[in-house]
Amino acid sequence: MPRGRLGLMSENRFDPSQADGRWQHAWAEAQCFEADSNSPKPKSYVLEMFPYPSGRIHIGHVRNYTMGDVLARYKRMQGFEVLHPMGWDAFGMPAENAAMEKGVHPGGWTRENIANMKAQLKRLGFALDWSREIATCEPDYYGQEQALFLDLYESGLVYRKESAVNWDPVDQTVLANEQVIDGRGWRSGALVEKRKLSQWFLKITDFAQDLLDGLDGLENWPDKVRLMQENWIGKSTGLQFHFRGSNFDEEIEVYTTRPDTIFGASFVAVAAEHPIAHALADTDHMAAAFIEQCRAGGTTAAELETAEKLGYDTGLKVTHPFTGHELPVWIANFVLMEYGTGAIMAVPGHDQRDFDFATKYDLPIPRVIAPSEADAAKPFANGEAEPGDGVLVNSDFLNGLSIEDAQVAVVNRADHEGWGHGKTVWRLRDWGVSRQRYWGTPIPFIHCGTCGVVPVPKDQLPVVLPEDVDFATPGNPLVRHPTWKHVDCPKCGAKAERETDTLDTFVDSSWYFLRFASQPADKPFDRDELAKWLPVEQYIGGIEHAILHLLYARFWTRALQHIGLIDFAEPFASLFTQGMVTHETYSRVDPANGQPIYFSPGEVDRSGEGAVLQADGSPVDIGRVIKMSKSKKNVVDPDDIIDQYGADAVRWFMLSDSPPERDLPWSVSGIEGCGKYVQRLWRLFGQYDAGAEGEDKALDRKTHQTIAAIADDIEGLGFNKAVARLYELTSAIEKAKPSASRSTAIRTLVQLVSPMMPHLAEEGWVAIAGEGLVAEAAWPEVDPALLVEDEVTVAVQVKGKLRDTLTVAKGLPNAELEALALASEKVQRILDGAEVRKVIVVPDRLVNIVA
RNA sequence: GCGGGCGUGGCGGAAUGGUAGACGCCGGGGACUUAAAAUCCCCUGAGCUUUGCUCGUGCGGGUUCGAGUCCCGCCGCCCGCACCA
Repeated sequence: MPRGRLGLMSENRFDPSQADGRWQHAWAEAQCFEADSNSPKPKSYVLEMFPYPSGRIHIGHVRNYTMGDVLARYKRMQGFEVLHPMGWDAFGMPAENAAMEKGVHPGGWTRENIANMKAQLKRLGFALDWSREIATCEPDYYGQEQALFLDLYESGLVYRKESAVNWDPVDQTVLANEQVIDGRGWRSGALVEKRKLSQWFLKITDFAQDLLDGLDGLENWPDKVRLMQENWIGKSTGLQFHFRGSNFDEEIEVYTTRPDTIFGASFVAVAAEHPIAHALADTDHMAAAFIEQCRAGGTTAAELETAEKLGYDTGLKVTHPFTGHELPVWIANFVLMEYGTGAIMAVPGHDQRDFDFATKYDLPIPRVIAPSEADAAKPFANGEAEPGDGVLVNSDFLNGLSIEDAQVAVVNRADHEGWGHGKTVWRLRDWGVSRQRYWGTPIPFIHCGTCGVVPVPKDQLPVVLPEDVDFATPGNPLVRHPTWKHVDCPKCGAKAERETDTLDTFVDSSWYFLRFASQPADKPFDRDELAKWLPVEQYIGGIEHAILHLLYARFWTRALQHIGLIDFAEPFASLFTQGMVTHETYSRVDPANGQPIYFSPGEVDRSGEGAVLQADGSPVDIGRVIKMSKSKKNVVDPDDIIDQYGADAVRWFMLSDSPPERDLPWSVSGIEGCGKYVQRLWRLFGQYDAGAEGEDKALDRKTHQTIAAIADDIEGLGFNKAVARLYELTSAIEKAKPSASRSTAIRTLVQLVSPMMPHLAEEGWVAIAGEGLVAEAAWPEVDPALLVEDEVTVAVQVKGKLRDTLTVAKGLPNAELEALALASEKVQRILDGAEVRKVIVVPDRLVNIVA
């Protein structure tokens, strides 16, 4: 094999410890990845969800960012001006926890983490525009966020109301729901109290319909995410009406989505938290005990679904608006105070929960829907309600109507007679953004004794978080800071106090993608600059953000459009949610407490049948293959594997084998295989011979087919398929004899792998004497003429079973194909003289002979 | 309970209704080497009476000339959830 120009490739092996850093430096020097918004090229905005700076990059980040990087580099090669930025979701509780545990400052801790993680990302060679880096904890970011918050306040989308929080009386702090474990503070173990505080809210419910409608247009979002958002928004339409008390002087307001079944109502049920239940509890200690029992029950959906339906008969009666019959009022554990009115009309015949309840307490179960009017007396089968379709029966003026028509009729009648009205109910509630925390964006308001709540004038922004705080004493450091909160009222000049709540960090991540595209010093963004880049062409991140982050970002974008600051409603044109990186776990049960003790893969020998702890040679239990997490010790550290195999092998592994939306099981043999492939390519690049002559048509075809296929694969984010094709092309080139075609193929291969293995590709680019950096080279051109084969292999089937294959010229007429197939020796033997009844010919694909 | 997704070799996975198992990993055999590593070549779904044949994509049916792919009914696993009236 003739040796090509070796250039830097003087070693026998590709040495990532030398090459990676050298090329990373070269890219930075050339500023290749800095996005120019004034470029005449078409724009492409590729974004991965920015990380929380916890201290170390996680392997899941590596997978996420590698996918985005391949797309960003590919787009650049295709002639786009690419915006591919990175930043830090830098506010949040872990920094405060670290401050309390280790006595460090949240700011110092966060900034140190950012520095470490940035270095880790750089080691992976990501094509990121670091000139646009953002950290949400810096005043130049959150100050602009404060300005936007004030704009939304002025437009009426921000308001205050009383709302309950989880209060930890020992730590003197408000807890997030996930910090409350079995009713106790996660750190202090103290019983958590509910406290009412005046808090800030954003009117996301104003946009409920719009957010729901917008989902239809998001065709390039996963259906799963759209469905999750739809369910979260939770629109339902129905009838709200009241029952008049017949033995008490009050009305009970109920909401139903099935007004058609109103004649089937046999009782009314109210939530344990309903005012009527509370009022009753004052005089009826049995009722009080029942309410207490409901409160103690489980809270998860699965628990509630399987929990027994329980109720308490209040003795109160109401009058049915149509029949005039008396219906009993029960307190029921399955009715929620937070939804609708906290009271329902129960229709046991056509709702399973009502059915279970009625059966238990021996309440009537009338039928008002039946397959036909003749089935009006049909009994219910073995304990099952019939929520499905049918016609109305036993329902007076509704008899014979469809469910839809009956609903309209009942709503109209209620409206007309004034005892009810049609109503749309949403599950979505307004977004509470107040956090009683230090490490977040200060909410830019001032509380004045005479003027009330006054916005901080924009020229006094940013309201900077003080850095001189202590965490030695419990409680919010902002509240007890000696000077920070004391200010003069901007309106009247009297002594006043700053708001000490900070914003939910989901606010920070609701507009960072805008700030990446445009970051002027004097305003949040420039609208014309945004128009050049937004919406994000491809957004990539974890499925765990399917609802909150993605819904809040959609809302925030709409809200900014609503107040006239931007010109688009949807922030992310395409969304992709990638799978997790997984590994099996190794553990033993600790005899002392019955809890598992986990061991890291490095401590375990897995070469034999089971798994053995190297330290003592005794077996450990092999657990399921699950997401890598520190607590289960089934982790690999990106830095370690980059040290061992180099950035390109790690990137290659992240793209190989598993489809990107599925989980990727980590394996040592897998990463070793990737490392070998890197070296194999290196050797192949070294074989480049600029002077080789002659044409290899078959190889030319393979090369061009691969260029086209990989472009399709990358655009569809099918990285695992692209990887398989690159292996195929590599093998084909290795097997080919020297020729000009082969040299071209090697050159093409360098370009094709460059989005995935950029460091190796730069070395290869030098080896083939490519001009400039391959990072700035163009994607190879495809010759359409070479995409088609001139010979095809045709399957020959007899009665659908493969019996032979034929290699024929492409486009051979059906009749000739049929004749060739029938002439096949193997076919004749199988047919064994049987009469051919039918022949199906699919041109260039197959012939099926039916005998 | 409800909603969504997924079941293909020892493993990860390919496959517009048209040659099931591409590609990678593991494993086996061979070449090179004093030896090893590295590398290269070959084999590698199961079974059988092995010039070939039969079976085979979770299970049972169906549609079709032809089904991993479409339809119906099950089973199993995973994810999400809010008893939403």
